[in-house]
Amino acid sequence: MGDACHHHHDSPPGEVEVARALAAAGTRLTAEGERMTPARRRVLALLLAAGEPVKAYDLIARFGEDGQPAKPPTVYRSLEFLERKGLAHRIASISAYVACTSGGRDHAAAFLICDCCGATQEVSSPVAGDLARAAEAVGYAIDRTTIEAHGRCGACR
Amino acid sequence: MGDACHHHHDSPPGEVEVARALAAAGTRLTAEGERMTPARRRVLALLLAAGEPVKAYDLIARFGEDGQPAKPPTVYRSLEFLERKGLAHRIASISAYVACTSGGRDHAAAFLICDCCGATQEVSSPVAGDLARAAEAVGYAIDRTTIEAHGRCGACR
DNA sequence: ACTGCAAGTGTTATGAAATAACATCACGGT
DNA sequence: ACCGTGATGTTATTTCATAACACTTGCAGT
Repeated sequence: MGDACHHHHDSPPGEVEVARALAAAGTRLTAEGERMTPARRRVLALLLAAGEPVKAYDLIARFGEDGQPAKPPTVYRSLEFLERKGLAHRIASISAYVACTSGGRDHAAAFLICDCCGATQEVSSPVAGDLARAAEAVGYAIDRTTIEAHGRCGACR
Repeated sequence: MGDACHHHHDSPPGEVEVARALAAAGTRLTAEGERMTPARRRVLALLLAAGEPVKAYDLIARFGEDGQPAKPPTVYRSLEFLERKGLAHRIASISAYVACTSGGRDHAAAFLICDCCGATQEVSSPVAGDLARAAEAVGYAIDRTTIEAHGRCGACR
């Protein structure tokens, strides 16, 4: 998030959408034999409500409904779980985390990140397949790919 | 670098190659009106000699020829410069830095990273163009893209 | 129901990565 | 020689992430 900017940007999802997404996630996890525990639900709720990438220590600070922060491992463990389950992504280039917006499981995601306002957009990876094929040619077997494109969003341009 | 592995892996470049690459970098920088200072040269030399991604604090520890470590800002500033000039890359997903092996300036790089032995291979990005075009369609103007594919290299498979 | 394991949490502490802020130095242009 | 810019030196701090260990909880097997 370079210089400040003062454009109009999308508003985050409302409580209803968050609740819906949360319920859907819970259902799916249960179906997979995983547990949607309070800590995990809370972290996912914060990510969903933010609608943009959030720093881990912001999640930690906002964790308690009453303003009590969580201990770091609580949040990091939940993040790791959510990421493993495809419900959230880590954006390494800015050390932040975001709820997955491409409902699909197991997708290779790519992110467009605005360096001006910090907004990000998740796009279904246009290229992970090509890359995996190119890698194969050099002897690599690819598990997972992170694609992070930095630039400026429509509003900030 | 997950579990240890005991395969054969490529050896790092020898002193001659390092010296050559260093000289070439110096020449190019001078031509561009930039200065190849001792700190920058030293950091680049360490990256070249390693031939694989190196953590910033390893560079800091190895900085002095005599074993004296550098102060963090010394190394971070050099890294930032080298990256800006296309001589090195930061690999965000593992918080490490590597010398650029695709001599070309200003290229969009992609990395294949072995989670077993830590080796990486830089490949000319097969896809940055596609991605930039896809981004354009959503209103984003892309400056710079990081693509990091994790998996296992030929030797570790 | 008892038992025993695996997964999840709580807690304390520490490690690792990166930057802020400010003083000082080196170099090129005029 | 003077001055401005870019590079360094130095101290301290902030930010990000994990190690280690004790304790709990849900549940499968008997």
